[in-house]
Amino acid sequence: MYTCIERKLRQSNNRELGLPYYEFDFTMRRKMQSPTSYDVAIHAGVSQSVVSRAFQVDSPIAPATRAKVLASAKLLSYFPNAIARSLITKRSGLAGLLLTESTQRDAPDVLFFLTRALLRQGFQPLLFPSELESGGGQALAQAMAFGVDGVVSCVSLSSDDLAQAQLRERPLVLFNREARSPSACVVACDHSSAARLLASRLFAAGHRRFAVVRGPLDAPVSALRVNGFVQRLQELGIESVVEIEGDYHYESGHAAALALFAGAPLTDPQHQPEVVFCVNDTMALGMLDALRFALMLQVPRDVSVVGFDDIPSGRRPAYLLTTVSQPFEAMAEHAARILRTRVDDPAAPVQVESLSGNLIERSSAQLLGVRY
Amino acid sequence: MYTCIERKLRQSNNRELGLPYYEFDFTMRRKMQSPTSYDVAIHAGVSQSVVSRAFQVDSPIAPATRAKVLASAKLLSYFPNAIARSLITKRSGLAGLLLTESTQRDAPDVLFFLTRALLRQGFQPLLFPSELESGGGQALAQAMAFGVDGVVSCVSLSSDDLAQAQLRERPLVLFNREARSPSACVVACDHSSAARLLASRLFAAGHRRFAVVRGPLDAPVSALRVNGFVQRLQELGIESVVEIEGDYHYESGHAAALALFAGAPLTDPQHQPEVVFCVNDTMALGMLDALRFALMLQVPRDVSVVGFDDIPSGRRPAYLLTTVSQPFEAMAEHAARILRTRVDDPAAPVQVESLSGNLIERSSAQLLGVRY
DNA sequence: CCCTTTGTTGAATTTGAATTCATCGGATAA
DNA sequence: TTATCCGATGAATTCAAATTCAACAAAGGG
Repeated sequence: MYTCIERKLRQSNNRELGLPYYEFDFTMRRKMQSPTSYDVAIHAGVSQSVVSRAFQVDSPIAPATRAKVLASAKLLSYFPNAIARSLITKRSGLAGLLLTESTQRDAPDVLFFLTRALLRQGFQPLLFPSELESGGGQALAQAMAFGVDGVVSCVSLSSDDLAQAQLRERPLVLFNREARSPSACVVACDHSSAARLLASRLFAAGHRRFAVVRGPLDAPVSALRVNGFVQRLQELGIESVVEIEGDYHYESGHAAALALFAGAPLTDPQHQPEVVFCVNDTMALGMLDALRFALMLQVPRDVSVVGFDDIPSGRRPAYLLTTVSQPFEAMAEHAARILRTRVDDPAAPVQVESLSGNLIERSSAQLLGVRY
Repeated sequence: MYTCIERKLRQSNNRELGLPYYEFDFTMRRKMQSPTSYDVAIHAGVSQSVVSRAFQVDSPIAPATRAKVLASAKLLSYFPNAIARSLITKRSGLAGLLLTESTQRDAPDVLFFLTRALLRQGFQPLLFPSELESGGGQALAQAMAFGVDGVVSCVSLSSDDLAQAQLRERPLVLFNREARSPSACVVACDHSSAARLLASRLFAAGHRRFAVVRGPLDAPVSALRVNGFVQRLQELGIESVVEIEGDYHYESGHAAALALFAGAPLTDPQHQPEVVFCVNDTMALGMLDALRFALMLQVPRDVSVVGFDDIPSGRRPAYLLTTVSQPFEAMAEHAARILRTRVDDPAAPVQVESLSGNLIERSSAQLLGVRY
């Protein structure tokens, strides 16, 4: 009996330089490192297998034995080692969360809701921020090496990267990014439709001269919003829309305002835009401040400004920005649920969810059809 | 020769239901699961030990052998399994990051800078958000079970919790929280001194009637700021300071303004505060908006408002809030560096760093000594 | 020419928990 | 009373990589 444990004893002896194990008290041992299931087994007078079983539901173990083991475990402040467990179960309980720095800075809510949703689905979120949008492949490989059960990516991934994940049978959900592969699950806001709605409403309100402050040219989300907006306007008969490239930051919204209006402020109003659509709120706030405090224009009397994202600052009396809110909380819940489903059943069907954005009407834009 | 590998071969045979291993091609194997060091060993014609050595610096291996192994590894898209590695090395490369929801929501920069700093120190950040400030102990135990190398906590921890961490030899750094144990490393902003400085400057500018909008009574950070502010004023001869309790949110700042000024607006100015110190910026913004848009007061002509934190919205022309900025970036770098030091050398001395906040003078407060 | 030294390599062992399989004991049925 | 069956238990094995230690080769010195 206890052959296995005796082996352990000998090992411990070696480790402790010749101290007979039975004289070795647990307080001392605990000081050096975490107790193992073997320690608990010895203390409870059972085998290691039983300790393992005591910590799982639906395992063949007598209730009395389980109670005894759990008591010993508590006494020794034992906690099953998740690393050792996941080595054999192939489940780590970890979910990789791929992020760009800009997601983190500009939309902290995304991270907040995603971590909460993942946690609720029983995943511990492991962060892989990459400085650039292009660092996704590297981050994904890293995540795989850490043995994550699945990945939620807020970073664009190449189809090669997606193939890698599939090869390793690691479910992956793209969050607000384009699928470059038919086998990828996606949860996204329908940027294009929301931008189209915005265009329709602004047109209906009587506006005819439009400008757009877009994001970097390689940013897919910016492209979706701009294209939806511009295409809808074209359908409505507006052939030219001024486009200015920004970088998503406050300063570039400010600069865009100067570029649009500083040339001849109010002298040639027929050639100035009546509406500026900034593809994110941060730039819209820069735009508003520049219009009001640098160019001394009245918003929305002289010019209307609309944004996208519904960041908290835009809600405040100082701005009251008309914008589109992305349903991040619902999107996060969807993403986490899809991940859980596919982790539990890798054969589950690929899901692509598109949630529509909500138009938030505040007072930075004339939307009522009445001008002047 | 290759006894060990032959054993593996037999295992694989069993796994693959009788297929002779040498007929088994790697493409197929990869499809099923990640390749292991044994697979690479066979492909490169070496033993598993050599594969292991090829992936480490300073290990006895001939350069030619390493090149050969690395080539095979690349071909099979092999990546060492971090879980198996950490089981034996007792190093996971993971750092636990304990957060409250309020930290995440109100100061997303903290998370941003901390993750970046940890990453730079070679830690992958594993998130443990707890809903409440009191959930720290549970989160810490979880982190231990996941085998983190160390922990940075933005959550208050009891001395029992700290003792647990120490027992397990897991270094822990408290971020902006009080040390409940002399053995705990701490990196914090010196809230008290910054608040004292603020009080001094406001007094010097001629202000004599002060109000404070504090956080919840059990919030240690709020207490530090309020006490520093009030104590300094008492030293200067101001015996009574109106205190209102808030909950750190925008709305409670708004409500506090109404409570302070709505009673008899401008009718009895001698009993209205000249300065309101909100212990965080979010409430200060609520205060400002209420004063300007609900109570129609001029800031800073009628009343000065100061905050604490220097959140981005406060910097914008619409607010220009005078406040104290916490050096989160530097604090995060310090915390990560301390963690790295102590993980590498558990005997390293306990470090307690207190970084001073910076007074940011903008135009929401009269600080120049000239009134009216 | 032999012995030592240095640098590589591989077999076996280690890590901690889960799992497989054989076994044991008690209970029920024949 | 004996055969059978069932739940509970323990020994051994497993996971994937790191590490220990012994063996070996080539090179250098005596």
